[in-house]
Amino acid sequence: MNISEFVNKYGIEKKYKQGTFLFSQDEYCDQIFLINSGWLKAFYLSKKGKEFIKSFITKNNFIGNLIALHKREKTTFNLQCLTDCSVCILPFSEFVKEAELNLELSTFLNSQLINLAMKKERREYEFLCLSAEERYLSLCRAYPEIISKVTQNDIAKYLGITPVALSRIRSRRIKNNIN
Amino acid sequence: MNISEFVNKYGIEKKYKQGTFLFSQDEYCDQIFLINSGWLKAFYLSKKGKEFIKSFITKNNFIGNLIALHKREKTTFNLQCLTDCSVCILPFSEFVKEAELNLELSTFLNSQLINLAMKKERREYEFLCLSAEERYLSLCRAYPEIISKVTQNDIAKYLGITPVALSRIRSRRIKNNIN
DNA sequence: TAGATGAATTAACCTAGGTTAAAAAATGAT
DNA sequence: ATCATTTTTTAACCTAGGTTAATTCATCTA
Repeated sequence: MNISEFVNKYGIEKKYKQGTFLFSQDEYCDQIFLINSGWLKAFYLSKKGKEFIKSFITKNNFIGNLIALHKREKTTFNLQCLTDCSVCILPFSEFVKEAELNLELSTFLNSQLINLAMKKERREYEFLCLSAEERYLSLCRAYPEIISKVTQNDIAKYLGITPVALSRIRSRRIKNNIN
Repeated sequence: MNISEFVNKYGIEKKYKQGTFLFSQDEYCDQIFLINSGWLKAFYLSKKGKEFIKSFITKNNFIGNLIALHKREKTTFNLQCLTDCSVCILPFSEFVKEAELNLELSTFLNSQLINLAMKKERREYEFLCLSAEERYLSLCRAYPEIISKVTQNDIAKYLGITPVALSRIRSRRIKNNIN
């Protein structure tokens, strides 16, 4: 069995309206979502209600909460539609079961996990080594679609700063003609 | 073939003195290192010579540069012994080749990658949502051995702050009796 | 034990970014 | 086009952490 056969066998297509939560913090969720169209955000919510955006997700990407999936714990973040979305829902436990019996599926899982780990290492690098302004520039260069699709509010929450701080960074750059 | 058979077949034991680099930024390195004993640090070096510590590595952990391994590019960070170390060196390309033929090895690789991804997500969470002081406390709780083994200098560089700032955080806490 | 080297602390000063609130601009719905 | 709502900008003030340099403390070696 390969991944498209798995998707055909187990996948359930579903459409969600903008604003809908695919899952919320502290729920159990054994599902992986393969995005067909639309944009979503994954975000942590602090006890004081402050939002911190972990990632933006779009077409052809998988998303699920690793800890919830792997350790059968509650999810640590929220997944919400920024636009209307079309999604394919897959059962993770079935996937793991199949992957443990099937080399092709297992190899596919490996490639996805390597990509995930590399993405997260890149983000670690940016938080560790770059200033907020440098992180903003890096995002502009690497993912210009995100900058155009997503509100500045949400971009700030992704960069780890306030919307006010991002606005200041932008106006500083415009003033100095370095865009 | 399982992982210990692979290690027996391909692994090369090697000892390194404190201070030795297992690899340096901008070299090619196709090897994974399985640490038998000792402590190491993985760190980025900026153009201005500033050091940013990505992680501390110890006994029974694997370490290698994912991008260098997976995309055959130059390494993005340095790996240096903090103490004398005993290490088992493994060839990554052989490992991937075997894992693509062997379900047990592939499943093992999956489990390692899931752990790596979860670790990196946790670090992303801490940079995104926590203050420097909270990150320090979290490290004290989660890895007290690191706090005792590693200089404050290096702990600061791991937390993403200067040694001066870490010293201030500590003295603030001692003054307020909140240790 | 003395001297030397490296690690940690402290102080003074500076800057990026946080907070709050108000104003301006953009977007949407009627 | 108009009003309401949301997003972005601006301003004033505050705090955490950066920078530099001097001082104290610890560790190591001869």
